[in-house]
This record gives sequence, structure tokens and C-alpha cells, in this order.
Amino acid sequence: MDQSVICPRFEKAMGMMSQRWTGLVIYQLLTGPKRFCSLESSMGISGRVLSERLKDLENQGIVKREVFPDTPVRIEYSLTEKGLALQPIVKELEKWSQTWLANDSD
Amino acid sequence: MDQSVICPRFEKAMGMMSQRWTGLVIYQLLTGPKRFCSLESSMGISGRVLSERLKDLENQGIVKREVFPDTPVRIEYSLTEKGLALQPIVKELEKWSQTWLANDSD
DNA sequence: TTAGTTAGTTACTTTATGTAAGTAATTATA
DNA sequence: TATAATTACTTACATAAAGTAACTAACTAA
Repeated sequence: MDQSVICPRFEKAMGMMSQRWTGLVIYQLLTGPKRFCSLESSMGISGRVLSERLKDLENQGIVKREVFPDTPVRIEYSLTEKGLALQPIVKELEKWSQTWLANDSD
Repeated sequence: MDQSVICPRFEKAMGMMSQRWTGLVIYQLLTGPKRFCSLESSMGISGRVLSERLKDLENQGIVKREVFPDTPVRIEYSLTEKGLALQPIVKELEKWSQTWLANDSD
């Protein structure tokens, strides 16, 4: 019927945010740099997928990975400028959820 | 390590928007009511999954399904007030994509 | 020496999505 | 009066994504 006339940039952004866990990873990083194990345990994602997501987000320039040669080595993930710019989206979703969703069960 | 201290309402909203296609369905419906076959062809989703998503969104009170007893019968999907309230999220993502993504290849 | 931590990876299972064909009700065409 | 076409789906089966659990490597602490 119609051909896809959706803006490819928007479609790409939506595709990224529609991947499971991506939004929550960004949400966590909005509160500051986090370590792998901290992200893993605070949101219940499996290490396998977290590793995959962080790599993708790093490749897209949304997340920055920094190695601190402490002993033991410490690795921190944080948002780049591009990643921080996603904040309004997260904030709007937060507002929506407070307004339209009940806090229990459903 | 940490226990999940993420607001359950926010987590639910994020879970919904993180499902593949959900965001694009809402985006399409923001431009007005649409029929099944129109959604299907305009965004390249399979009928199998579109049917599943529309049912979920209807159950969550985000989408309204209306049957018009024309001949042949016409079925229209549109956003409820709750669904329309998602517009700011979509608009912010649209803005982000225009600012931070290239329009070709990558 | 044994156990524990961090940042992952690997192999395997389960779930989600895609593909293609089918259905039921109706209309249009030869 | 068949035959094909359309809409709004559903069903069966195949492939892709995510979950689970065990493992690795480098190091620390007891």
C-alpha cells in the first residue's frame, strides 16, 4: 500500500530505543558513571546482553567506556554528549508513567 | 549488588516502549486513525506482530479499536487520551534524531 | 591455599519475531 | 457463475534475540 515514508534518522533512533534494555541503561547512566556489575545488578539484565548493549551504544557514540588502572582495574561507563541529549526523552517518559500508570499490579 | 530501585511505573512504561514496533505504531497513529493494512504496509511490520501489538496497546488503554459497519467492514485504530499523551516522547526522540544522527548510511 | 571480586565470554535453552500460507466475509471482473 | 481481489486477521513453522548458568583471567583478602 504505502511505501515507508518514515524519516530514516527517526526510524533508526526508534529502532535503537526499541531494543530491550537500551532505555534503562541510558536511564541508569543519566545519574552518573556506572560500572558493569552495578548496571547488571541494579536492573536485572543478564551480563551477556548488557555486554552487547554497551558495545552497541559505544559504537554509536552514546556511551563512553573508560578504564582506570586501579588495582583491581575499574571500568566505568558514562554518557557522551550525544547520550546526555537523550535525557528529555527519558524525562518525558517518566512524566507520562507518573500520570498514566497505576503504581501497583496492572 | 544494588536491589532494583527503579520506579515500577517507569519501568513498565520503558518496557512497553522497548518492545519492537510499539513506538512506530504510536508514531503512525499520532497522525490520525489508521487501518490494519495501512499500518502493516507503511512500516514493514508483519501482520502477526502488528496484531499482537495492537491487542496489547488496546488492553493498556493506549489504542482504541473501532468497527465501522460499512461494506466491507472497516476497522480503525486510533490513540486514546492516554496514547496521545505519549506525543512529547515521540517528539523529543524526533528532535534528538535530527540533531545527532546522520541522514545516510551509518 | 582457598575463596571472592570484576569484567566479561561461551554454550545452550527459551522467547520473540519473521515468513508464508490460510480463513472468512465481502466485492469486482470475465 | 466462476475466478480473482481485498481486508483483517490467524496458524504453523523457521530464524533471531534474549535468558541461564558455567567458565575465564587477573587480581585481592583471609
